[in-house]
Amino acid sequence: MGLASYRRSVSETKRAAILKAARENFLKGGYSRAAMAEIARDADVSTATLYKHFSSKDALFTAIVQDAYTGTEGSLYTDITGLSARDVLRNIGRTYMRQQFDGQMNALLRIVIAEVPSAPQLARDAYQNGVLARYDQIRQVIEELVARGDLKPHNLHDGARHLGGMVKEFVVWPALFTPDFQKPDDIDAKIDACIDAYLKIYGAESAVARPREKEIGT
Amino acid sequence: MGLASYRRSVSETKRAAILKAARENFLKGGYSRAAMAEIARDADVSTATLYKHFSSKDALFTAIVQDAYTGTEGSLYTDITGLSARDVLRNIGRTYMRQQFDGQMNALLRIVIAEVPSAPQLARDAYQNGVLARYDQIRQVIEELVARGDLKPHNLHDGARHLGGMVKEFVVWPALFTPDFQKPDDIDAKIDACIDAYLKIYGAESAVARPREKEIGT
Amino acid sequence: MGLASYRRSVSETKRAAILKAARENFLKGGYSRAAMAEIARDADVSTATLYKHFSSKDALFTAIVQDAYTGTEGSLYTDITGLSARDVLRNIGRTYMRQQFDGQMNALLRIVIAEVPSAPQLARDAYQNGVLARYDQIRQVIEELVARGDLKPHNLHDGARHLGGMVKEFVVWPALFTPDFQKPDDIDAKIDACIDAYLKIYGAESAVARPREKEIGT
Amino acid sequence: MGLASYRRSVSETKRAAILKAARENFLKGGYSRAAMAEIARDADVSTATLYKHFSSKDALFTAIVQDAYTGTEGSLYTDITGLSARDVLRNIGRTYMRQQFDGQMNALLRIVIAEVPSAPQLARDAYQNGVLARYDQIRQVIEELVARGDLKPHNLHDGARHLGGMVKEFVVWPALFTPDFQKPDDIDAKIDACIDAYLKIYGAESAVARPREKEIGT
DNA sequence: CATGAATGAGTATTCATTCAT
DNA sequence: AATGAATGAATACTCATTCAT
Repeated sequence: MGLASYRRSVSETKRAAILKAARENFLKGGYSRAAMAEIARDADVSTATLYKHFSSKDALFTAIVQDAYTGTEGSLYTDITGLSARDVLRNIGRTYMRQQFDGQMNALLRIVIAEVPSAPQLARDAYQNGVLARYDQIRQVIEELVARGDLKPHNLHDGARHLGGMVKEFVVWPALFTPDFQKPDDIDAKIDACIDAYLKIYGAESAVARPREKEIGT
Repeated sequence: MGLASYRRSVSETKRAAILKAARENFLKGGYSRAAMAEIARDADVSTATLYKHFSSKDALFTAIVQDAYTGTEGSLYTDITGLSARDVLRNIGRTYMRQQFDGQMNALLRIVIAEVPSAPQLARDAYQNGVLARYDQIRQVIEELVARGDLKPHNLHDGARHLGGMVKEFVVWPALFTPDFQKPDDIDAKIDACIDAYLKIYGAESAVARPREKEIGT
Repeated sequence: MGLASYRRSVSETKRAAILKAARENFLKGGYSRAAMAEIARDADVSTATLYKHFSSKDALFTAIVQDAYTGTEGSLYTDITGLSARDVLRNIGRTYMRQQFDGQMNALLRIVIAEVPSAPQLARDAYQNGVLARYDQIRQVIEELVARGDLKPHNLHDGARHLGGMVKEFVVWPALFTPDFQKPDDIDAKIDACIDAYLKIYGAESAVARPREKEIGT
Repeated sequence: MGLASYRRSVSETKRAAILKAARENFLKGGYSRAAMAEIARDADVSTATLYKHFSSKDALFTAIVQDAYTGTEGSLYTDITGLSARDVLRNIGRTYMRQQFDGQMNALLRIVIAEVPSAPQLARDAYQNGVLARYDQIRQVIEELVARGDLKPHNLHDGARHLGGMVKEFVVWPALFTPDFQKPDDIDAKIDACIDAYLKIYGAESAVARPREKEIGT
């Protein structure tokens, strides 16, 4: 049993090393340019060991993508107690941005998108578990804000997407087209403007009253 | 003269055939999986002829992408005379969708995004000429709507992106993750909801008054 | 007739242009790297015209090589009247060097040598007409010098090669291994030393007496 | 350990097979005409294995050339004790010829020369290590002969080249132009004549006295 | 269980030569 | 006679995957 568990831990260490090396290689040049031999070398294992852990390049890539959205990145869900609707949404925005930028999620996204024709199921999973799941987390928070009377009742699913769409336009969309895209300096202001816009649409009268016009204005 | 023009016409026929075959092949499996030999075969030319027309795989791909956004004949610009703000925006939305779906622009976008690490300039061009240029067309229309008093004065550039972001969330984003993504049945309603949201944010009081609450609400 | 001769002159102009362009291209990177299409372009003719004049790449190369040694480079033969043996040999040396360096003969030699396995006949011809023929010219001069009593009677053929071998060691041999080899500054002195050595071997007593020891010495 | 040494031995066997096959292929038609695929086939390995051992065609060719002049085990240096100057030089001549003819050095030389424009460094190395290094070995022997009083003091470097130049004229030069050049029957006599000539130039009086005139003469 | 050498099919690109106009 | 577009075979090099040790 001691031996077995030792072996298991060694094996898991190697698995982790492989995943790390693979991730780096895939991010560097996309799926096609990543070479199994180089991944093995970077992970300090033989190619045979690599194939023991992941039966094919495809399987390895899938594992990386799934790791990315089941990773410990945490949920977007936020406790709303004691916070204004605006501050709650700001918190969500901050967390979203962290998730997007810290783990090179944008770069990973590019590769998933690239592989849609050859790995449609993977993309579907990523969309479900990466995109829609996060919208659901936002929806939960919005639901509570509606219940508290901060937001008007509305189609919560679409509402979350309206907010998300606006934010993505500044955070995700340009990142998809730019290698090593960095957070712009004015990104917080841009996100605040999106939140203000969102509150204009869906905020209860009392909640909307507060922000000063100029924050959105010309 | 007869010879020269004959040759030119033959040459242009072949060029078109190559572009068509190349487009199909690139769309089928992305940049890496497209094989120059197969493109040549599909276009009924020899590989040498293919290379006479396009000096490299990269050049061929670039040509296709540039064709895609210069080929999008219609601008998003719309004459606002006699139309309500809502109708103007609806027109823009329809045109946008047509551009996005008719020419497999989404599929092409995937490949451009995929190639960001290895062809950043191409992506930059595509973003400038494909994304930002269209925003500018929208901005012009918005400007006129503001001048006419339909919309409140606001940061037009960001305003256009707020609208665009919301729409893309339903039209473009899921398409990136789905092979052969088709227009959903309720897409017009979704876009209308985005427009309503936009008018809530930026519409002048008189303009916002009109829409019925239920169009946005649950 | 006027027309015919006009045509002939046009044709010969083109032929010359082709030969020139071909020569440059072959010299640049050797036989394999020279491309018929580029030669045609450089000569301002179509590939078809190029093939009208020379039926194949091989034929073109052969023509160039033959041009090189039937070229107007002149013979090594020198009138000995009124000149000492040493001065006669010096003249020959000067001419030899001019031939070798002015026309990029060394570079051409490299290509001929390179193509020995695939064009042995060409190399044989070049050796006969380029190397041995020149030895024969030298032999004639030496014969006259022997007749005049300046040189001892000896195997004239081998004698000429002894002299030639020594000179080549400084002039040709390093040039074969060096791209764009230039005449070294001390080349005249080196050649004089070879001539002195030659006269030591084959000079009649009276002729050898003259040079001062130090010219050969340590 | 057993595994490692087994692998090493297998690997070295393959490496040797590759070198042999490559050598043959390069010698057959020069650098350009040798095809990596055919070399691999001749060596009974896959192209991939070929590339494991030699990272490029260039690297493979370089390895062959370097093998050629480091493989020439015997130096030209000869112990002079108890031998006349003439016999010492004869020994050197014999060794030189063996080196030149046994290993197809002449054929290899052709290819190196051919590749001067595209691989100048290789040619430079070959000249340094193949040509000049041997001259230096000869120079050492000559130095001892001078010290012993067999030869007059002279510029040893040039002296060695005078001798070498004369010999090459008969041994190397025609070989460059002739595929499968074989030692001519009278080659020993030719070399002896060169040595005699050399001793006429640089031999001390006592040493020169001995040879019979007819050996050089007509 | 781990290794890394070996595989062979696959890829972009080039080039001498031909032929319809 | 002259053109230049078209050909198709050839070539160096890569890579996911397997297997003998």
